[in-house]
Amino acid sequence: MTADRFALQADDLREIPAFHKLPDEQIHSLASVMVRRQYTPGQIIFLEGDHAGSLWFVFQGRVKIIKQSLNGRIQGLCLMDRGKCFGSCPLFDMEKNPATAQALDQVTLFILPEDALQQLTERDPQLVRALMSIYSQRLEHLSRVSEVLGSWTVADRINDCLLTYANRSKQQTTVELTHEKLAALSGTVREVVTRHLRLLETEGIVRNESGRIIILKPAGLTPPCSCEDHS
Amino acid sequence: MTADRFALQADDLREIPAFHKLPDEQIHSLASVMVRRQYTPGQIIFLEGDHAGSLWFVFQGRVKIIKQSLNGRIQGLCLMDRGKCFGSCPLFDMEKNPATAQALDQVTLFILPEDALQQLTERDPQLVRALMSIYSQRLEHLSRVSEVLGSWTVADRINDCLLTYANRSKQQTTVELTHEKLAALSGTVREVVTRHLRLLETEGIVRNESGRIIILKPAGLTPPCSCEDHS
DNA sequence: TGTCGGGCGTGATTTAGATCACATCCGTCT
DNA sequence: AGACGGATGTGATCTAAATCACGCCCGACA
Repeated sequence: MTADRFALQADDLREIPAFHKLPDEQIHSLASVMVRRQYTPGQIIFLEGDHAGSLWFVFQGRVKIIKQSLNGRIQGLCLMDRGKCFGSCPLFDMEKNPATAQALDQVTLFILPEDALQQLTERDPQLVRALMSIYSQRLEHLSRVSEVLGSWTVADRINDCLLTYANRSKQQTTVELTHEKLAALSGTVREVVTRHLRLLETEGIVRNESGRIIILKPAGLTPPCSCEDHS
Repeated sequence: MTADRFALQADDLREIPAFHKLPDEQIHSLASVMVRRQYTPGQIIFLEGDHAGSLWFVFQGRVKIIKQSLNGRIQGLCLMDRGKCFGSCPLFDMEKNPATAQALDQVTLFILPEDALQQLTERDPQLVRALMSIYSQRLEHLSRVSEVLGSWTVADRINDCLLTYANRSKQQTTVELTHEKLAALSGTVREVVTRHLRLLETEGIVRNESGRIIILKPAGLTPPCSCEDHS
């Protein structure tokens, strides 16, 4: 927990989208206060309800954001991969993390600790702007989630997850998730995912392998209203 | 649309929670650029997809925020009453309103137009802070919505709505909504609301009247996990 | 070689909630 | 008074999806 801290390179920070356009000066002051940390698969990064202090950026691997809900069911909210930022609550009033973060793979994170965050934002309005854009994302995402949960069918949600978590490489588009995990991400149960994937397979849209899904015709997964409004 | 514009009083602005603690100077500069406008019940304030420019504050009456979702169903997201702020998208990147706003009663709004907002936020960091708190609210609300939609039962959601939209006055706690509107707000249909209210009535928790519900025992409505974390 | 556990496939059953189809009430307008 | 429309009450379905209950495959590991 303390032995694996290493200073990080300014170059690495540039890989984070929120910092793309930041002047060198700010990047360096960030690099000097941020911390690099490693997590092993399955390791908990922070728990729902924990004191929310720092900002976390994914450098390598994937982090699962999950929510243990009341009745005990676990709802995976999303996966954060390279360049994504999570835990950005402290910018405002929130004191407690609203969800749990867990490493899915071998993960490397950059951490902007609470105290450093405080100091920087007080002195540097430009940095605040950069961080605000993260909020914008978050808001958009949540707004999407509530829309999706509210009116999409399970099948639509699974399709949406497949597209969202697809690895588009060379000529294979694959999703490296088990049915179980996919179920958690799309807010349903394994059986339903299995059945739906089976259906998609007979339609020639995907191919099932153990632990991964290969997407053959992404067009077949387009959600009900493809009102994509990315910026 | 233009005839009903009036300059507004600085005192009135103080009624908006986000501006409570703002120094007189800022209040006055706000008052000089903001606009007061009236809406009649049912009137559309802005439509989903419209260009999102300004910030809107409710001074009197209630505004319904609704979302027309894909399959044509209408999902009421929330009601904004006195002091609430909505449409706060322009602070960030969002170009289009994510939902429709409609007057429920006779409504008086204070409007901070887009251009004025731009100018003010560039010159006045303190004002930005005040506006940020609005965002914090929004985020918390959405985060709540997605949790609620995801794992609560319809009965819980109705209960929650009853508590959220209750008018606590003298010794009567009432909810001034028809079953129909309550259904929209809690994401279900009228019949289910009716039936559930009927059940609550037999348990002595509420009393039904036409167009309003009287809450007798608020304790009976407590949602599954009353993890209230207001600040 | 067995067996053990994780991921998968698939039927049968159950259930919450939406939908449909009515039957009241009750206030207002003519 | 009569009629009409908005709000409500209530049963009878219908259906998506969760739950339950298996049985299969396959790789790891003793």
